[in-house]
Amino acid sequence: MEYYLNIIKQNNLKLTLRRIAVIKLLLNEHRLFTVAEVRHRLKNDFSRVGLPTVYRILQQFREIGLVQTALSANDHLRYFICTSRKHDHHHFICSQCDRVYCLDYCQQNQIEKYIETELHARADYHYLQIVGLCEHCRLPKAQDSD
Amino acid sequence: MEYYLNIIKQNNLKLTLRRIAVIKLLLNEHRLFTVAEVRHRLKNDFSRVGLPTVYRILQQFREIGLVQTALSANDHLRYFICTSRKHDHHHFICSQCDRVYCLDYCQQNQIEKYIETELHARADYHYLQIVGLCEHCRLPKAQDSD
DNA sequence: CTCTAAACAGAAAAGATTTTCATTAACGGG
DNA sequence: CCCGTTAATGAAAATCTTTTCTGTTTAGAG
Repeated sequence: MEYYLNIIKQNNLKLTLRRIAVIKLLLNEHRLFTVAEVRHRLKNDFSRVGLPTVYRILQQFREIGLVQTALSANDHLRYFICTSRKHDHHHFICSQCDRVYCLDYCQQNQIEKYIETELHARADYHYLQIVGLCEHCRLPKAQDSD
Repeated sequence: MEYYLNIIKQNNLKLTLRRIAVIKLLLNEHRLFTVAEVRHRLKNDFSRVGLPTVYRILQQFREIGLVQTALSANDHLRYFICTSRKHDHHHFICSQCDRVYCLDYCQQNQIEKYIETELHARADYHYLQIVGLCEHCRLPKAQDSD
């Protein structure tokens, strides 16, 4: 938590109550959130939360690398927080519960070679998103009956 | 060209003049287009082209796999046509000219193993987008002076 | 070629996202 | 702790995207 608040300060953004609440929410559940969901949750804590504010906070957080975005199946943008402190890494997203898991898997070197050989081009970076069923959703749990 | 028109028919969509014009445009330049760009180009051929029509055509084409989408740096959705006839494949995008190149590179098997081992989860599919400088943009050409 | 059914296209309206601007909150220096 | 500076916020407006609805076009049968 402290770590994330420091990132905010280091980027010359103020530690406002709404920003802190957004971080708390995303940290509490490592899953994809729509803008509307985030706002809905914030309404529990604040009498007034403008939708533009939520859009702005999420976009700013994305610009400073604090949160990331992923497209859902219908091309709608959703936000999540990264717990990995590596600058560049990829994610696994569960298609059932929307939870996000950070990965160490990265093939940048291989990709650079492939692009150089096949296209005579230069690969600067790549974006990889893996979708499937996470451990929780994969195993039907007999004790859970909801 | 015939190939793409057949896909449209096979998906019970009619071959309208506007749809054909969109296919022609995207085939002519294998690069990313915004909705507004596509509409602007269509205005050359048609006196009236509603923006909703352009949105609809591009989304329908995406649903039947005829075109694909990619996010630009500022998270805006853009469309391009795939020349590869493989069902699942990935793309290289030039950050300078927005050209798109289809790739054969795919690590699905490796990824499945990695996700199984590390997360005890199941990887169903993945999305990979590689960004860099293509052959044209990488080599400064002395003869081109614009 | 004409007719018919089904789907398309444009206009207008609705919904979502972003910008503008006046007020309010954060934070460093007294 | 209080004040001044600077940035953040919400409301309203602007812009972008999607839906609804109705007249038009396509495609296939005759």
